[in-house]
Amino acid sequence: MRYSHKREAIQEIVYGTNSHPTADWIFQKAKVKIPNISLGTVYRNLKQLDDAQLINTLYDGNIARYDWNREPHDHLKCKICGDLIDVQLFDDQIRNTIKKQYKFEADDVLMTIIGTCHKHNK
Amino acid sequence: MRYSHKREAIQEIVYGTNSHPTADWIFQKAKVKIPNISLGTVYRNLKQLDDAQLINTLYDGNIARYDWNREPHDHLKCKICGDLIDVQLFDDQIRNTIKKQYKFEADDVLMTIIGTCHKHNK
DNA sequence: AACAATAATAGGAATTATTACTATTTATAA
DNA sequence: TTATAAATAGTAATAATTCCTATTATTGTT
Repeated sequence: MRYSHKREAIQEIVYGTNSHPTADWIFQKAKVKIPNISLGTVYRNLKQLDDAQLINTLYDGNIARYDWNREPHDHLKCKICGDLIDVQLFDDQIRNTIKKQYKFEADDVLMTIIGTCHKHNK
Repeated sequence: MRYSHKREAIQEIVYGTNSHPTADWIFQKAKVKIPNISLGTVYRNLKQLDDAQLINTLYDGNIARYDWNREPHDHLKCKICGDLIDVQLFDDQIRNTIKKQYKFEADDVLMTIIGTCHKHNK
């Protein structure tokens, strides 16, 4: 993978937020620094960064979001505001036990708790 | 919700498979019985059935799939063939413990293990 | 520094999944 | 049986994403 100024900028944007941004959000941020960047470039580079294990892709409903955090972790998803919050529900040992529980060569355990976050407390 | 012949047929199709079908798969099956059914009708009725808690909607990557099984359960997702297999990773007590673990009013725990299913054993 | 090879890019077209719109049809309550 | 409103077909619109192609940029080699 050859160096590219734009890919570097895209990576910095993903690494600079905990909000699990979408491709379009990243595109809007990138345009501030690099006005002539195109959305296709954002998608292509996000895919390359994912392939190179530099970022993670996660699917929230039917939209892709991107995460710099490649440590095994889980998410709380607020159904009111849509926020996605990082949490560590299980330690590695429990994760590995889960992986061995089925006749299935497991790579990854994805867990999301759906609910309502503290911002919407009555 | 008024009775509709087409909604009944759509529900029967979802209830007749464990394959977590997509809207288009359901549409193809429905056309065999009801040749003039439209894809919009399939989507509208799937949404109504979900609202009425008669089926469940789950997101697999960025595509919606539908499931008759409304019991809390988890999925194994095969990255080779895309199959989604129902499993029970946790009992209700563990699910409830997870729900109470965070300052978050939890409705549901979604868990998917990504990996390779037995069909692709060497 | 200049050159060649080829990866990366912009800009737009194409694709896929899904939702919205509207005139017509159908279920059903009175 | 008729009136009302929900449901529908068919199609247009939208949203997210991928694909295509001529041009540009990076980088290893001179």
